[in-house]
Amino acid sequence: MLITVDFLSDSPIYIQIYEQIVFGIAAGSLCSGESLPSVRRLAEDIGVNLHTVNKAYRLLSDDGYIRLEHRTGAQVVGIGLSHADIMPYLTDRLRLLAAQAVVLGMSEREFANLASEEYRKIDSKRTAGK
Amino acid sequence: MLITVDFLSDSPIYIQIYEQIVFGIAAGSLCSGESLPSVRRLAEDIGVNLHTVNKAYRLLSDDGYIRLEHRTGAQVVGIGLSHADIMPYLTDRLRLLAAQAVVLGMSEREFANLASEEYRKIDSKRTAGK
DNA sequence: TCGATTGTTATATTAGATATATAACAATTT
DNA sequence: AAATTGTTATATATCTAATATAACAATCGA
Repeated sequence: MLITVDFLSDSPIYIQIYEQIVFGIAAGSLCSGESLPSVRRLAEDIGVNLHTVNKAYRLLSDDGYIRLEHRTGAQVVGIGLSHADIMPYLTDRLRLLAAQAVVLGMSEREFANLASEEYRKIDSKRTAGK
Repeated sequence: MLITVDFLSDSPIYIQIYEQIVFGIAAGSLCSGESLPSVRRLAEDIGVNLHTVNKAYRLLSDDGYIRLEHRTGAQVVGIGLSHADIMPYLTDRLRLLAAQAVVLGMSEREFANLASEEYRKIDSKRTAGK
């Protein structure tokens, strides 16, 4: 899976890497058990420091998206197999977006539909076997 | 409306202020046209620097939640009256949450219901006239 | 008109986060 | 044993977050 970084972006590089890998797993570009590049390899590929990739991997590991082991490297945990409890975080972030939607003038239905739509866009990629 | 800050939180103080005011508007604690405390007043009330509040207010203004004027101060714009285009941001953030929901093993329905639920929790407060 | 209050801008300082650079360590597979 | 992996340790530079003072600029009200 191709990973790219925008050095001019407001969001930190390790966050960009983190999010792209989450998207990769959700979209089926990264399958359960699949190995990610080593921190050194990915760092060189995208032109950043080893520690920046390491920080992203550690965060992914803390959130249950990947497992980290010596020599074996980083491996994707897979859909529905994580034991990390990120629901509180997800709910909290969704709460802010809901508030913003309210202020924006969106209806409950419109907001739920937007959520469904974004879910389906990602999920259909995996279902298609990409 | 009471605003509090957690100095030990990971999220910056100006973001905490920003989010609480967005929630306040969405929940009806802050009504259209209502005045917010001056930057100096709020800064003193919650024990932070004037510039920290100012940063929050400027961000709220950029995102269309409030209007800033000399002497008059900061005034709430109100539901559905903003001209700022924050939909791209909202969609982008919702996309990440959708991806995380997919990896978590949630169904499309479950994710949409969670979105609806969070929307309703906030919206019902305003509807109740709080 | 004058004065007070408002947001705004400017400058400086401190602390923390982000990212880099090197180096070494520790675990594990081959 | 050797190589590859994540991990830890230092050090450095840059940027953000937050504070502290001070002054400026707009505007409302007396």
